[in-house]
Amino acid sequence: MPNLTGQDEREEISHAIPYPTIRRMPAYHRYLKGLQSDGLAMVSCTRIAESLDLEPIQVRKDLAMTGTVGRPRIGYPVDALIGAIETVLGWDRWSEAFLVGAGNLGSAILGYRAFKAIGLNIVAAFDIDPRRVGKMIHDVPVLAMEKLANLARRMKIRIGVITVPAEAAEDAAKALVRGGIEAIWNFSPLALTGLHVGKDVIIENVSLASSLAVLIRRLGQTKAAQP
Amino acid sequence: MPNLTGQDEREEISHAIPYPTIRRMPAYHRYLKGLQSDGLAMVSCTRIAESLDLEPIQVRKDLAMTGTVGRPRIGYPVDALIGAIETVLGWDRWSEAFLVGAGNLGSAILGYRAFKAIGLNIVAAFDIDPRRVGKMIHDVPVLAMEKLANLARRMKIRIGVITVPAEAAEDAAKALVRGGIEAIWNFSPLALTGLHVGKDVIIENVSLASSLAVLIRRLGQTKAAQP
DNA sequence: TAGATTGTTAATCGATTAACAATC
DNA sequence: TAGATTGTTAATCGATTAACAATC
Repeated sequence: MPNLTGQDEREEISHAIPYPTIRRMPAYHRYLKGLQSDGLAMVSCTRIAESLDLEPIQVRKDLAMTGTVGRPRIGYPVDALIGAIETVLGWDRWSEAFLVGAGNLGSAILGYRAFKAIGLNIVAAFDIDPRRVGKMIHDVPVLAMEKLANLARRMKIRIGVITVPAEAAEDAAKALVRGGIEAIWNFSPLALTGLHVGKDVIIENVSLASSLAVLIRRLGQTKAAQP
Repeated sequence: MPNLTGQDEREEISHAIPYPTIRRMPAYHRYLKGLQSDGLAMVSCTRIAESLDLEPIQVRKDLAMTGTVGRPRIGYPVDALIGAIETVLGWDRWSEAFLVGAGNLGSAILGYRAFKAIGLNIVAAFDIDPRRVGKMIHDVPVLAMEKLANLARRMKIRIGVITVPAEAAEDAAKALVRGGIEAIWNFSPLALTGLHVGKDVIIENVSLASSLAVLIRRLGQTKAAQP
């Protein structure tokens, strides 16, 4: 029965790939790139699983989401797989971004060349500290915060990266939103929410504290296990 | 019936808190600290949920894992909750750590004061670049890589932080393992596995690419949804 | 051919969400 | 007291894992 309302039509193109799968995709991509440069044309999920510490069945399920078909006994075509992953993750389309906070962390992100191959192209950095303004960091100019909003609108920037201390995070986010930015990649320890920036802004909080909490927990359990 | 074998006794002290809950704990902690400094004594899960963009029932379940009991109509005691979370996460016991790679990212981590309150105390940094050796970064000395293993054993260091480029990650990990380190917090783009360092070393990979992949995916879906 | 590997359907597992009685 | 909030048991949801036929 056709949907006559036109109201809740969802994009079937997305195939609704689960987020856990999305998160594993970059690791597959990196591994496959290695095989490619070694000249390997085909690879089995067993092999991938072994190298990446995953279950073969999980790799098979994940790869199936990309639409690439493998051949029994032979495996999957490496080149096709790489291309399919890049498409699924949207790495084929460049995403230009602004970065706020040109300190150590910001510089590290700017120098992280891998991002360029991964669909993130940071074209300008911003800082409130006048001593940093005017500099170039890894070929990216550092500009004054006042210029952010107008420039973002003019350049139609969609992604903002926040690498400022917790106290400055909310202001940074608001400046980005004023510039019409649609998604924020937040490295500050303050977890941003819809309350800070409005509901329609996509927020991805990189919580180092969460990651560390898991590490210390696992360490504690090991210790407890051995009397 | 009592377990007479003594073989598969598991530590019941851990209460098997699920990892998703562990990951949310730091956010609760940070929020509660804010309330505490505002002088609030009690807080309801409804309120916490609203501020952190979670469901009240999830907050209730998470807080229950800490063993803190709330009072109907009133809420949970803020001070007790903070203490309970710190205990659950092991933040009461300091964890001394070594860091490998004193570049931009390493400096950012060293300067991230929040970690000190969070159970991670980086006591020394190491680098292969002789120009960096001998310096102090945020009060932490940068030493030569050759000194790592011996010093780690002598100081009984359990945690290693890797902030080197992908090419150097495996060597850094191996140096840490030679020093008897039990857990590795890896910021390099190369996902480390048991194959690199042996099965009994705990590895926590911070994959920025995974996080970015999710962000770009969500951004793409938004775009697709609006025709 | 024999057998390793894929693709798919079903079973399991674990976390999230719902429901509701107990309680302050 | 009335009603908001907790604590707990049950239902739902979604991802992982298992099983196995199809296939090269």
